[in-house]
Amino acid sequence: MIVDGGAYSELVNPTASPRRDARRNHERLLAEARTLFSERGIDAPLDELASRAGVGAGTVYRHFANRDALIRELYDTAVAELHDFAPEILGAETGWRSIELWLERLGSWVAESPYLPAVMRRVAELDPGHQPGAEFADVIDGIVERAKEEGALRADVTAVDISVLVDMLGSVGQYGGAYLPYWRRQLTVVLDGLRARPDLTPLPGDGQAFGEFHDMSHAKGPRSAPRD
Amino acid sequence: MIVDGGAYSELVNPTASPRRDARRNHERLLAEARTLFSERGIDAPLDELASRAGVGAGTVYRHFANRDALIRELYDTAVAELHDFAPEILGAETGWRSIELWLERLGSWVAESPYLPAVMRRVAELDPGHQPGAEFADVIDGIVERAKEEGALRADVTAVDISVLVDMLGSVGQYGGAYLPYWRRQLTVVLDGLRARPDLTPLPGDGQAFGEFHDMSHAKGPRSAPRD
DNA sequence: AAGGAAACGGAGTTGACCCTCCGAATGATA
DNA sequence: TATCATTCGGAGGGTCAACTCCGTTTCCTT
Repeated sequence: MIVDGGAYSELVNPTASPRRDARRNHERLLAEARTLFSERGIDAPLDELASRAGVGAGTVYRHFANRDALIRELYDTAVAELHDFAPEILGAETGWRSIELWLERLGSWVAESPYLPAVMRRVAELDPGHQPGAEFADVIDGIVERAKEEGALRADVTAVDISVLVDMLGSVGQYGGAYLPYWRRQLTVVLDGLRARPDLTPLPGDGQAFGEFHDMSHAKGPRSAPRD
Repeated sequence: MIVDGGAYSELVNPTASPRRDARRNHERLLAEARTLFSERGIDAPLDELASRAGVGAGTVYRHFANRDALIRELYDTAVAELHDFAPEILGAETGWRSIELWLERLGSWVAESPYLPAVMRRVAELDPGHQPGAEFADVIDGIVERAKEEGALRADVTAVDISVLVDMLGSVGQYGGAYLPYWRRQLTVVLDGLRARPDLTPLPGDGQAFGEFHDMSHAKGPRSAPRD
């Protein structure tokens, strides 16, 4: 999915479509940024990004004004990718199946994109007002409600709990890919723990509102690396 | 718990006990390093560590030859802390209770020490042979076995699954503390998913051996930051 | 309390990386 | 194919943080 690349077109060519080599390099840079940032963190040297993409350093900065602009574009394309999951998840036959799909699809998406959590945090630092993911709050809320009405999902979980579980499951991606083939075991444990049953331990506390979850998933953390 | 500080004593004073101000500064530096690294990642400027600890830059390097030495010492004290959990966990009345305590105690320990995962990865990069945590493999194996024999723990989970779940639960610590009061909700879900029941979904795949888990939890990842 | 060893502080040196600049190359247009 | 705007490459200037060095201070010993 392509997201306009507003920053790009404004930086390079305010009017028409860019030259073919420019478009090719732009895509290459984004792709290499994802693997580089996954391997070495979002503060990896951009000179290395240039050499991995097979371009000069100047080309990196023609396409992205600076590191933050690059990170912002990675964020925007990620949010766009998120939309691609909607049809399958919302089209599931039952609410419970939607929950399963939500955890599986988003969990593996995060796990396979280890740069994402750091990117989200950095963007939130850069402009805290920017919260394009807020629209998903209603979606997950609806799914949770439906699954509870079916009597399949335990009544005491909230949409925020589900979202936190996605992040937790996705956190295996931080471990360099070695465990990627196995994390669905933990997913299964979680799903079994989410089913409505007569003898479940009540969840402690009251859960949280979705806005607080956004603040959490985008909070400053140790992966934000050295910066003010 | 104090762990000798071998690196320290060799660097500063090979024979006798160090001066009082030196000991005080050493402790201060370690303490400030934990909070600094939690807030800004393990590559935060050491000059800032110096000013936070109220010492000069030179003092940092007298106590720790370089950043890697500091990270190694943080690792060693963490492993030592881990031993403190053993009595309570092993002394539990049932194997199942040990499982509960293991997940709760280690989970909150990781969650409250957000610098830890990055430190583990960095140390594994520095010297891959150093695996002091290996001794814990037998401990968790024994607990899992006991809880299964009681019929309380589902039969298809392994000690590795439990360890991965600890890391997952602890990953909320990456989110800057905002969610720390709530993560026990997810712990409860996980525990409910771990109980032996007649109708559980079988866990997919075969699980892993413990050595592979060490490699995973210490694998290079995006938090390792820019370095070779 | 005096002497000496140990530790401290912080200015200065070095190296790495961000980003700019401009002559060279490439793709679009006619 | 010729022209020209657009994009590229990579050397180099500037900044920031790691680490060193040595005159000064603090602590320990007697």
